[in-house]
Amino acid sequence: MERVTMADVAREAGVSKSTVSQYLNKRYEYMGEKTKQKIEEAIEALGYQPNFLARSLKQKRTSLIGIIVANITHYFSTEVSRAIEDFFHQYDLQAIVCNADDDPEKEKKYIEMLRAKQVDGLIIFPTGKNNDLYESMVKQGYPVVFVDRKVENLDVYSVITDNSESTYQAIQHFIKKGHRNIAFVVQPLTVSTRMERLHGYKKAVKEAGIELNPNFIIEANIPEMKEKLESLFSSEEKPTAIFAANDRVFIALGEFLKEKGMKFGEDLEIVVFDNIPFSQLLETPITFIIQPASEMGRKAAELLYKQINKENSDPEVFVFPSKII
Amino acid sequence: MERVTMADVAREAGVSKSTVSQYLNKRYEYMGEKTKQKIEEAIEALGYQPNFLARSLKQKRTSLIGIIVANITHYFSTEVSRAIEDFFHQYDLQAIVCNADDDPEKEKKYIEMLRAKQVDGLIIFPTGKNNDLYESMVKQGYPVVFVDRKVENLDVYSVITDNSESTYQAIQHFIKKGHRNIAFVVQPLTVSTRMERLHGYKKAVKEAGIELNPNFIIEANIPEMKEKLESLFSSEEKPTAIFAANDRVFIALGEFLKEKGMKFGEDLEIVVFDNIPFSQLLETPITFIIQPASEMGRKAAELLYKQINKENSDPEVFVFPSKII
DNA sequence: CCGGTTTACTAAATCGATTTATCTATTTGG
DNA sequence: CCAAATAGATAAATCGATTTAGTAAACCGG
Repeated sequence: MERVTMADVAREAGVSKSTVSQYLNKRYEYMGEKTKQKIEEAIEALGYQPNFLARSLKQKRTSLIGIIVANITHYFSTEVSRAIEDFFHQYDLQAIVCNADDDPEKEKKYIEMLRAKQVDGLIIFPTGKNNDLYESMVKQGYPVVFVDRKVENLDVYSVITDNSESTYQAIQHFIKKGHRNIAFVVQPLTVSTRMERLHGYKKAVKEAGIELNPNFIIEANIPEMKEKLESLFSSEEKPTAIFAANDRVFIALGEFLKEKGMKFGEDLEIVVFDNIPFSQLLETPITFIIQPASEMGRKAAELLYKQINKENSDPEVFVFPSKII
Repeated sequence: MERVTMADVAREAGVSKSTVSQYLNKRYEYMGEKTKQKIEEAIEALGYQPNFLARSLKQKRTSLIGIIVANITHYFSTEVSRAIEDFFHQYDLQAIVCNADDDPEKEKKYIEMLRAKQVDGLIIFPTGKNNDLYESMVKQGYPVVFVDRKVENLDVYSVITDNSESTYQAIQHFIKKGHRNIAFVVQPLTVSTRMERLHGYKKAVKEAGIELNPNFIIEANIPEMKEKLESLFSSEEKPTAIFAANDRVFIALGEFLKEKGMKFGEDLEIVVFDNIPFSQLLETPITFIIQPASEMGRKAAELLYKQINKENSDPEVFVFPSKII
């Protein structure tokens, strides 16, 4: 467990620490050829590995950025995270991914922890319940980008999709195909994305002159979802099409239908907001509203990178369109 | 961007830095009630946030552990990573996930980078091509655990599955059902897992007295896989069952069959080594060999945690059984 | 009331780098 | 030939905490 430090290298090479540091930072401006050589040899001989902690402490940069996802079991989050990592890799910045589990307390804890670890910036899928904290970060000029969900009343960089619009189009498409009984299944309406999707649904239904049947809007947590679906399907008017507000809802729905012996596409048409992996393997046609996760991740990373490098511009909100397939 | 340091708090509270430090570390042994109060107030007033870097530099612990996965697009890796994160969360340790992309060079770079950042330990899905590096870490007593793949000739903590045995059983099962033409599709045989799975396949085939047809063993990278499958299916003897050596192979296979208009289960029976998400949604029965990813992750985390806390015991290899469903 | 404990707190060294100001030796130019 | 410029290297301060050794005051028994 022999720690080799810069001082050891300096001693071995017969020069000062400062010179070794210059060498490591490739400031060769005024450096003798022989000195370089000696240092190189000393490093080799001792197997020296620099300590980034010490360097970061002095430089006030850690080359780490933090990603706080609202829910890591959501496939969209992992796609975005991967794109972010890819982007930062070229600049030798590493990403730390933390999972807030849709819990504002956890989110707060992670934000504080990552800032204490001096990460250079944060990309957050906000739970939306820590506005004070978000605000204080922004005020302090700390680099932050928000993804997926809007933050109310705060002027920040955000990268989101046109939830309302694409839901509207998908529902409109269903209506054109003749569906009148379209159900909307969603987790609790606590975040902007879900509310916007519902808004798009309502708009399409109203415009088509269909009366909005409140029983067709199912709002429940994943564990209670099957139960609610049960009562929907045992009621008078049964839906002929269903909108699943995200991939987790879709899985619950899939399990439910399987138990009932129903099939997608045949007994019921389905739209899912979200891509799912392996979707190309499913045999029945399902409509997916796909968010451009990679592009969104890259954009978020880019925005953060600019802030870290103090290339200041005014915060903007980037809205990406989704594709319906 | 006002950085508040411990010195500021000390000044504000009218005590010394040392006392503030004691307070933060909850060493109240000899501390006056009024002093505590004053410090508490000062922290509140200034909005002080401790700097972990400085602390880590002194303590030589960062409360970070690194996970280097061979391939992050492999679903198994993410499941294991999540289990590891969960385990460490209770001890306030964070995990950094890095993707080596099956590239030994990248793997080396990441190992060096993470060690320079002074992470407290490493969990590695080894590419198997950096044995010297692995060895030097182990010799230095640095905490490491290897997952998924064996490391040759090195006495280390490892957590793996019984690749050969479970493949053997799955193939045997197929043979019992009457299949004689069973193909084995795999990515290049560069790592232990793939070789062991092939070994299990060969063993089952031989024991059943079936002549081993080398054309039935397809070894190719994902992009070339379809081409190879093409030639397999245009040859004389067509397989009636296929073993896909992991999830990525399965996707390639699925796409190929879809293009050809064939269906799993009906035209061809399939076993996949690996779980895939949403597998419960697939309508046709496919056999999966499922590795207990969560248990494996937890075990690996536990082994690393023990090493970090110097609870030394001799390195062991833990082999987990897979389930066939 | 004196020496020894205990209590409460602090000064200063330390971790391992970076960085600035400084110093010496050598060139250069007028 | 001497002052100024330049090349090459270094001493020392610094980053923001932890930790050790130490000090001062209060306490305490005989």
